[in-house]
Amino acid sequence: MDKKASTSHDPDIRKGPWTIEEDLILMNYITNHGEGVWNTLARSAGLKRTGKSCRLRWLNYLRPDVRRGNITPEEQLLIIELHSRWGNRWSKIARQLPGRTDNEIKNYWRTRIQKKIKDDHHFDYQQTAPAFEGSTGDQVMSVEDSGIGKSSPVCNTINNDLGSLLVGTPSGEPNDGFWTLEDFWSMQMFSSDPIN
DNA sequence: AACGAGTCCAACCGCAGGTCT
DNA sequence: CAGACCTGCGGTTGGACTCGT
Repeated sequence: MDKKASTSHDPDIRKGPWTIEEDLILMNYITNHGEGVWNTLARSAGLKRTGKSCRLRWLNYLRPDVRRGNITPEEQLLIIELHSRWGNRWSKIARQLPGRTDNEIKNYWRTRIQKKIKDDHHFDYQQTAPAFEGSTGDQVMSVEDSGIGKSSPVCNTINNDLGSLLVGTPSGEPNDGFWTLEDFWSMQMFSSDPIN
């Protein structure tokens, strides 16, 4: 149903990583005009990007309230809990975690938690909750159905492992030496129109 | 020091559903 | 009502980075 929407083969449309210049143009445009129809916004801002790409960049990276990295133990538990309840409804889960994006949670789940579960699977998982692996297949299982999130062996395993998962990822760690979006947004505080 | 394997994340793609004309 | 267009979602992937040998 994208029909001919934003997925264009137009050679004028840029793809791939965003440059700082593009980020600044997009941020500045939205700061001054607000969000709107993304395709129009992309054109009006003079960006050679699809509206879709602009939206994604804004929501996942540029938005001032977006929090990046350092998933806290509380957030981690919440993700596990909500995933056990809702399955791969990443955007729904993300809404329960202020400042987190669905993309970040999805990545986090796939790279950390899912791997951890898989590892555990080799030992005691199979006997305790064989159905849990269906989570990747959108098998939405309620907490009550699965027993996860209360005192199930699976949840205990996960909870016990949280300590080891979290070792080396202390929360609240500063972004050492990197230019961050907070810097940009604090700059915006002092200058209402830094570009134009 | 070099290189291959593994990990992580930003960004893309295709699809579904909603809204507008 | 039908078709065009837009947004949002979930899955996937390319490539940068890290780590082990």
